[in-house]
Amino acid sequence: MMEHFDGQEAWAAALRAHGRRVTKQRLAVLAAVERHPHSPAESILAAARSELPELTAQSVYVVLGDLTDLHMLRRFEPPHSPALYETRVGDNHHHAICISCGRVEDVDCAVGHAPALRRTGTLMPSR
Amino acid sequence: MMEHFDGQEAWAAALRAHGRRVTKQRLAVLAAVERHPHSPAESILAAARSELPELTAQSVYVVLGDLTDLHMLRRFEPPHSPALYETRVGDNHHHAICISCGRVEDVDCAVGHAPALRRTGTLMPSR
DNA sequence: ACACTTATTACTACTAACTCACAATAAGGC
DNA sequence: GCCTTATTGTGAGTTAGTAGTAATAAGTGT
Repeated sequence: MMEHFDGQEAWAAALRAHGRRVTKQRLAVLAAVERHPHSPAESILAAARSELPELTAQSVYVVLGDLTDLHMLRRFEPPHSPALYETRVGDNHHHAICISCGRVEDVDCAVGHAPALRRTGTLMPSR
Repeated sequence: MMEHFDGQEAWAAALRAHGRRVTKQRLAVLAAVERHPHSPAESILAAARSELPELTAQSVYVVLGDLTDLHMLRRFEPPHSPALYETRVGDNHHHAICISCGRVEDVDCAVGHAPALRRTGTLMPSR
């Protein structure tokens, strides 16, 4: 019953810092987004239910919207895809999206670096 | 009963050139998009019904999709907006979208010209 | 001019991805 | 432990479509 303690405390502190109550639903959603970055609300619901089975879809929508407004989560909306969420909010990275399978990959901004586009592999379907 | 004759004949010829049958539904949709560029399917339906009242929404969706596939119409999908359609398909212009009212303005590509961004007015809400 | 074939359109669901209103619950301050 | 009110749950509603099939009519051939 002590797994995820570190992460939970960190998220709880962030919620309190924003004047929000620390609820198991918010912690479950935050943990789920952290475990599955670039996921849509539906997948976040499924992932969060593994640790909080009674969570509802509507709560996930509300929590995701609220935490996004607080900048604790970031939402992005690729065309022809539901909105995706991630916990990485401290920087301004880009997203490379595979046109064939929709997989998303973070691409760091190269501020202060020369852009180094070397071909190290492909971004092709993994499913 | 002879109004729109020129446009109708031109559209009819284009449809035949693509091996499509010339129907009053297609002509009504094409005329509506021409009269109201940058419009969503719902507005196109309303506009087309002024000359063909028995037209249904589903036919408009089918016709718009088919004519878009033929490149007789162009579809573009701004975020948080339904798909918009226009008849201007021969070039590769851009769209400036007002973040406050959603109004869309064509912006020509300046290939072969120096970009000349002079402030001639605003792109603010008209409603 | 008429029949005929099949492209086209209409009608009836059904869907995804949400949003809204309101009742039930529970977190955190006292 | 109680109480206030933020939060969550429940159920219905919305937007912007897609899918499946039946009805219609455009264009071709005679």
